[in-house]
Amino acid sequence: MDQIASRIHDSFPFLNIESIEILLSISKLRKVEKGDILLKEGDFNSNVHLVLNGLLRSYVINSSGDERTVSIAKENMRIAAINSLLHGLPSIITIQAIEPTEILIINSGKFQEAATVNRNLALLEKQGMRSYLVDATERLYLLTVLSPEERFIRFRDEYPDLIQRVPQIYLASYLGVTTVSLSRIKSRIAKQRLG
Amino acid sequence: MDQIASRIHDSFPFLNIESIEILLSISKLRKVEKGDILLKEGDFNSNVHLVLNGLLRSYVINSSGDERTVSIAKENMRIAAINSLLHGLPSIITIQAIEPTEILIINSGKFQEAATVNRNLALLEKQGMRSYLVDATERLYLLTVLSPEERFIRFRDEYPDLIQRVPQIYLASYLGVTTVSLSRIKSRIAKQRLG
DNA sequence: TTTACGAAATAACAAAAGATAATAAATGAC
DNA sequence: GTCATTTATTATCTTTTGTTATTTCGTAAA
Repeated sequence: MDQIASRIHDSFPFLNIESIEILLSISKLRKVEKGDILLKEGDFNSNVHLVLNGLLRSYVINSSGDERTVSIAKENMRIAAINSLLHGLPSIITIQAIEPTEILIINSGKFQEAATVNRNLALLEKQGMRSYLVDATERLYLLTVLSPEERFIRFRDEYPDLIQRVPQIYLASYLGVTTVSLSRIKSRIAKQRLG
Repeated sequence: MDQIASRIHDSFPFLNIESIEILLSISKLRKVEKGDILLKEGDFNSNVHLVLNGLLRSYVINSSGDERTVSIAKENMRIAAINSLLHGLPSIITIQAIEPTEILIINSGKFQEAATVNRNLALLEKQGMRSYLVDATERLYLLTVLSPEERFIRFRDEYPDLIQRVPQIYLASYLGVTTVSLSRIKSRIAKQRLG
């Protein structure tokens, strides 16, 4: 657990040792295999899932029964069922591991309690909320204003490693297209490079 | 301004009179005409715009030069340039009035200052953040999982009045389609009703 | 090395959405 | 109210995307 503590310290330098210890005391470490489901649509779950290593995705099922990837989280990124966490409602997302993954599962109820008496954790709570909001707004903007091809390029440039690690079927649904369409996008870009 | 105070009290019952007075003291009332721009892409603006009456929208311009409506705000809803407000970056959105609109413009810097010494306002800050986050996540989900037609139906059912008030060109870009396509969606639905 | 399996690329066709233009309807100015 | 301008609908055509099936590729096990 010491390794995890120093890792959290790297990510959030403003946290002192005491608050990191509190954070770890209300968290659980969990290892899951590729394909495992951490949280299912309909579950009441207010945990924040911080990826230590590996890869997670969240998805929803549309009216045709197809999975649509909503978010992808690699090392140091987090996934939570926001509506369940903030409103106590059943989750609309399912969280699944794309790779064997180690996750720090933070109990949000206990965390919020701890944050009321610890300024450091209160700051973390606020910052976590902010970064979540900025991410959501950013992704909303990308989906609104960019074409699928532009979204692919952006994703590739921001997460070059994930292009290899995320199976195309998940990446396609994350970008809002079919796998066939994503293949076409890739070959179009490859051709442009030559020409 | 008294009318506004009582209105804010209705929206946020947990606010006491003192905090409402503080809130109003750091805010400005502004009236704009249809078509007016409140905030332009590139501006540094950390205000929260609370619509008292009327209708606002925010939009971004894509690589083809077309406007894409990102959000629509009617009475008691708010719009802010999140990345400018939270990160001090130039705004990526433009805010424009769809109708003659009265807006309470809340200075976010002053508000955050006030929130550090007033528990009521701190609560409002937290709640505002939460509702913003829930809205963004919800909209992300809608864009990911619903087809344009399903999004239209959802919008119509949630905001029946706005179907009339929002010009189709804005609604179409909000739903992620062209005006022609939105027209087709409407006529398709109308036919289904008959058959 | 071969075989078997899953993932990705490709091809052919169908369906949906975009582009453009023409018409109809609604809005605003006078 | 009339006229002018904007906005929405409809029709036609083009382009893009989805669907389905087939082929190719890559990985891993036998």
